[in-house]
Amino acid sequence: MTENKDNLEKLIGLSKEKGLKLTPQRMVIFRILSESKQHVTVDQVYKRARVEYPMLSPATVYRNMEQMVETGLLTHLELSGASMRYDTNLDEHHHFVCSKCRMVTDVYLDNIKYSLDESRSQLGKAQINSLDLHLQGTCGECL
Amino acid sequence: MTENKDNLEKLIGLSKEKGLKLTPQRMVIFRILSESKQHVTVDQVYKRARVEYPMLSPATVYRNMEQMVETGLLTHLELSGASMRYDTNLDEHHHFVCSKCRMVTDVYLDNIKYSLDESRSQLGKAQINSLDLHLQGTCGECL
DNA sequence: TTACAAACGCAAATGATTCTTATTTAGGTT
DNA sequence: AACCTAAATAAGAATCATTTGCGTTTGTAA
Ligand SMILES: [Mn+2]
Ligand SMILES: [Mn+2]
Ligand SMILES: [Zn+2]
Ligand SMILES: [Zn+2]
Repeated sequence: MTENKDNLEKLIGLSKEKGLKLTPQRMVIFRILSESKQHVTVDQVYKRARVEYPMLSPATVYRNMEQMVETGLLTHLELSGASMRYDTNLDEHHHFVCSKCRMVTDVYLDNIKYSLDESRSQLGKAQINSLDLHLQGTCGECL
Repeated sequence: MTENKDNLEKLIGLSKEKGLKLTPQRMVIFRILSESKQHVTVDQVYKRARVEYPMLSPATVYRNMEQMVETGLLTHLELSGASMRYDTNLDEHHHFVCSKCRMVTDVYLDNIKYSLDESRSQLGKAQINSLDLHLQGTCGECL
């Protein structure tokens, strides 16, 4: 997949811009992220990473992924109850979670802007920083 | 407040219907809920309850509140990261959370139905059981 | 090189919630 | 009034994801 390689290049480039050091641990995490499907957990990344880098610490993965969120390389979705998921899809979108298999599906919602308008008018002077629609149910597979 | 008393009566009545035993612990929890503002945490209820019932166990509060959700006396909102909030407002609505003071504000969104339609068409045969809009930002007070 | 902040590994701490187990009790039934 | 049993409880251990403290290592840039 040349696509993955591009992804990896992008991560490396961006992190360089942000002044992050290119440590081997970070490289492994970057590579795994660029090869992974979206919505991975820290634990998933950690388990794959330790195969090629056995002395890697989970804390390092936690620290790095959260840092990537801060620097805008990733998004994190805090799903109710379950562990944090990290999203490489930076486009504005929302999520459906299957309560059986826990699979996360992207949803693109144009009409959500009307709900944002409604919210604004009801919340008065409050400042809205984020808006996330959480859909939950049973996916096609699990039905 | 006769309103609180009505609330309490309602809780007692409903729980009787559902076959829940009227233990003193449950009564204290009911009363506190009927006197509290919306969106309380288990810990808030526990701390207030132990004043009049010092031997109360936190697990009992957890058990009771979650059971009340199951029997439809309460709703719980799983806010990202923070601890679970319990809502006595059973009307369909959504929530704004201030990231400074953690205050939770109700929002009523008519237009959200259009997002539900969009979601349905994108998710195909999946069955959607719940839809929650999480708004986050800074409240008027904190600004 | 030297220097210093950034990054790490490890292990302990945290915090919310759940589970376990022995004991008590509410509320219906003789 | 004594009795029965499923439901409920207290207390504390366990869980699980995540965070933090700290002593050590390592990039990077002068
Ligand atoms: Mn996504
Ligand atoms: Mn509410
Ligand atoms: Zn599923
Ligand atoms: Zn606030």
